[in-house]
Amino acid sequence: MLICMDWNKTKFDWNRARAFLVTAQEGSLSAAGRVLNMAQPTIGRQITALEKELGVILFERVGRGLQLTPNGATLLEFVERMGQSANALSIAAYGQSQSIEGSITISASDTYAANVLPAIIAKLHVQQPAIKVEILTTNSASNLLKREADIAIRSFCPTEPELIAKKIRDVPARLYATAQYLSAIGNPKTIADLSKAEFIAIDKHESLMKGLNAVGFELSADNFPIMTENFLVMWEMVKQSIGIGILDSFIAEKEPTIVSVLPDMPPLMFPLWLVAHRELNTSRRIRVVFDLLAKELGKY
Amino acid sequence: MLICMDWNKTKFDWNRARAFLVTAQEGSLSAAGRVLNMAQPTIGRQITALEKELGVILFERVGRGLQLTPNGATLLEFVERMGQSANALSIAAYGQSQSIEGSITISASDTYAANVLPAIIAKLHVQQPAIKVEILTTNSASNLLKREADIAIRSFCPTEPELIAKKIRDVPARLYATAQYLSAIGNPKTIADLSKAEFIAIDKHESLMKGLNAVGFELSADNFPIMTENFLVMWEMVKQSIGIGILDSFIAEKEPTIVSVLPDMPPLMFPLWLVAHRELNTSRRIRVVFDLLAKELGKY
DNA sequence: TCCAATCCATGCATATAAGCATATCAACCC
DNA sequence: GGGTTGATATGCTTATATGCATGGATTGGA
Repeated sequence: MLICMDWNKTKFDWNRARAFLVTAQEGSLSAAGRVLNMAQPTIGRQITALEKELGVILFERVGRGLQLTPNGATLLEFVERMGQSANALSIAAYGQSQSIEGSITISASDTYAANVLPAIIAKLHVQQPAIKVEILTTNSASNLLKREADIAIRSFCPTEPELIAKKIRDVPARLYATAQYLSAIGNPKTIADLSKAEFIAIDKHESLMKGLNAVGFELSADNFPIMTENFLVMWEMVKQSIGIGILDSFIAEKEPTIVSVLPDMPPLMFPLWLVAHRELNTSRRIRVVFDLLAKELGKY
Repeated sequence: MLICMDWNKTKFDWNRARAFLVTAQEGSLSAAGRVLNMAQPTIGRQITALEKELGVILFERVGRGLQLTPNGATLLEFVERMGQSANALSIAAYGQSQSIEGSITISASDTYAANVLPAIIAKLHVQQPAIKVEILTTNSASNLLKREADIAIRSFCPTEPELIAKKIRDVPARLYATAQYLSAIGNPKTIADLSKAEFIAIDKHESLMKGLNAVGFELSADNFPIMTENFLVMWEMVKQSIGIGILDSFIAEKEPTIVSVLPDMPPLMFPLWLVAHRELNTSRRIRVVFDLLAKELGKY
């Protein structure tokens, strides 16, 4: 750094200075404790420690209350200036957090990013042109705690207690394939007819197989010769008549060349969660986008 | 208070602001940690906490180092101002602690205050006319920790680890009475001759009796019909031929009307301690007085 | 291209500071 | 004068934050 400051001077405990300031302005340790939401002994000990740290007696302990020493009165002017700057900082930070301007990052799966978000973002851009939106398409759950994103669209509720999650609704998903592929495997009418069919897996951990078996299928790893983590890739394979894929119904049914497999079977339901970190409660910008997403995602 | 401040704004953790300042100026958490003598994770957590507290992202975590966000750059100006005030405060406090001007309070027993200190204080006043001295005569040991005094003259070493004590020397004390009183009890020549004599006790706890019995006396409570905590009162009683008193030799022998009882007996030795709190190490004023007291008290 | 250096994040053990309850004291009021 | 209120100081327990050690990641250079 070019600017060389005398750090030795700045190393004292700033919270103790704060305790000094509030105590001097309020007139007693107890009052300062009430203001700062801290116990009175804590304030007293902080001031004693500050006196030791500076080598200066700040207060004269006289009976009921405290009284500033001349030295303390002189030093009080400096902590008052610190307090003014702290105040200005806090106000500025609040203004920033409440400002609607700025950018926001939304994390979503590739299908949602490609098929659902564009319409919503378009609406947002009309309502709030000052907000710049960034879309983060991650197959793995993006880490909100690391602030890789501000808001995430997920199919599960996060476990981290520091995150705020809102369940939008349950989304129906079905199995889809081309009519060509279905005729090639004999136009299956029942679950049993699909025991030899080939499915496109969309994750590594066989969760699709387990999910289907849970509703009556009898599939093994042999039924999943192809795997991808990308829904768009999976969907392209389905369109190429390579196999059967699973997809949210309202997305799949935009595709005229694809038909539902076993359309009479009840759809599988997947929850849809909207997740944000706690900054949601302080940032007006994030709150606006969050609310719009919740409203629009609930429509489909 | 007349001045009503918006305290909600000032309540955020000032040490976190300090971490923010140093990190921004040094360019990395590690460098800031080295400057503040703290571990790098501590700085990182403090800044993360500050970001949560303010609802504003201050740094963009980018690879090796951090980079200020626009919001962070704006807020940095405020913490820089806080830092400047903190710096000024620290410099001013150092100047105050090193200033020779001001008052100092010395605690001593009444005999020392009356017989020893005046000459020393006179010398101090010549050397350091800017120092105002206050003498606190306490029978009980005054509490330095409560800053009732800055320096204390005591006959024992304090147990509190927060105090600094220096042993000056061992002071001889003897038994004294008027020639009139001694002749009235038969001019005692041996310890045994004093078994019926009357002594003026100077404390409540019979420590004088125990001390004398430890060197060969055989006294009981009956030998101590009069008690006072004040040495000057005791000495006046001795001068009034009421009984025998014990006193530091160099003080007692200024009094021509008083003679030593059993002058051939070796004197009782009491240690003389000079005690100060740790501010001794930071305050030039206290150091000056302490050193002068140590030097002068060692002369007698 | 690989190695070394540097920096940030995380888990765990520990030291530090905070809170609670209490004792003590001074001032005010009845 | 005694009781009451509100103040500070202290001991003890618990919560908090810090430090250390480690892992992961990126940059710069050989």
